[in-house]
Amino acid sequence: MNELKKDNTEEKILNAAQTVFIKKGLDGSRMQEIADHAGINKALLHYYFRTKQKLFEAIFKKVFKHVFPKIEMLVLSDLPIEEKLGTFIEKYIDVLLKNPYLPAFILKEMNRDPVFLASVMKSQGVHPEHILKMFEKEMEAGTISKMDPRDLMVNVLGFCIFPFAAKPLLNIMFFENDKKAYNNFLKKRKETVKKFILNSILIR
Amino acid sequence: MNELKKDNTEEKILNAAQTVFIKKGLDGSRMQEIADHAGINKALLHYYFRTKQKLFEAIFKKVFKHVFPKIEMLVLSDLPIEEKLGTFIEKYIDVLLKNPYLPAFILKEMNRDPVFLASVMKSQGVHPEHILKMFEKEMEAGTISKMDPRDLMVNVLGFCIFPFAAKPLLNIMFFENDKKAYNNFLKKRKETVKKFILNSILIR
DNA sequence: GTCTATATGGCGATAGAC
DNA sequence: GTCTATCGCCATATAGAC
Repeated sequence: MNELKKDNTEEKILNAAQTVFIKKGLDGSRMQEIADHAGINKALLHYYFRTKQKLFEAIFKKVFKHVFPKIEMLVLSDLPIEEKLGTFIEKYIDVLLKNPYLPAFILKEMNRDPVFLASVMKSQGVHPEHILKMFEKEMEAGTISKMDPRDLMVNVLGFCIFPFAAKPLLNIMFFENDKKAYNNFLKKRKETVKKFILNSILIR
Repeated sequence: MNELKKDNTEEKILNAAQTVFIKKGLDGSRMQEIADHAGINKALLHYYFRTKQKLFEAIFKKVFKHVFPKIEMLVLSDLPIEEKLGTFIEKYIDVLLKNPYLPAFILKEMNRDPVFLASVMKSQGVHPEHILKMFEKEMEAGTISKMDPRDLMVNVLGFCIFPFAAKPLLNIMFFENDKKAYNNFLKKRKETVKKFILNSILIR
């Protein structure tokens, strides 16, 4: 019974903290607000996570894997590069559509503690080397144009992430603050990005 | 004498505030820290700007124009689209190279107050419509491939801004935290972005 | 495990002398 | 205009009852 309660409460706290932290960041969030969201009181937060910082780090870790998902399987598969990239872009934008505030959150908090950031990245099993090597092999094989593979990677990520990260600005600039229109735009992005990227690198 | 002093102090405050706010954001910054940077005391900050919020807004406005520079002249010129876009990308990345922390700062603070953001944008004389129309005309004329001009705009901005905004992350992922290597990468981006964008949209 | 009450410190803002 | 001193609040964190 106690354990069940514990699990329930911990989960409630994590969910509440995620909501609040993602919206307001570490500095902008109040323990009281998180407690309210979770339907408990402040003291319990400290009972479970000791400090605000530790609670925040738990959330950051929990959330980070969505922004840099594990794509080992896809990278190591023997699908043609066209499909690998296309699938990645599709799945990735799908994740962002479901979690549209993650990019802004991660970008916002990224600068706070580079050491912590590095540790999170390692623990998440992101292996950029594999991806870079994959691109290099394709370039050697002549299936895609030659370029710095890091540029290609940054380009793909930027295409996917930027429109979510800069949402408020772009929404005002290009959509007169019409949120529905902007969401439609984001949905269509899957196809747009695929086309744009593949058209410019595939050698046929 | 008094006026000279005033100007001097106000400038010192603005410079100090810019340094601190850009690094730590509104919530993360302390009036004390800004005062220290400016070589004055807290009380004087309030004498000049009354509240932290007002000081912050002054900085945000001051800084915003760098991130969305006035490009009317370029847009309205009769240069070929290839040169317009090429020049924009070059100049823009140059600005970001000189102010590498701006993208993260703007993205970080963008969500706080959408109304204020909108007012800043209007006051800065950014006219997205002109840019979109320019693209549309080029598409009709058959000089660039047909697509949603807003996608094209987001793509260009994302290519330029994202590598600066996500610097800490990308630096760890692809450059083993070697800052010099990353800065070289950013410098080369001017050419890379131009090539990538122009190659994929120009019809020859 | 969960609560109420409280300690503790920090920060924005102001008062008032010079 | 600039400073020192201080107010008043609010946020994190803890003590201690249940």
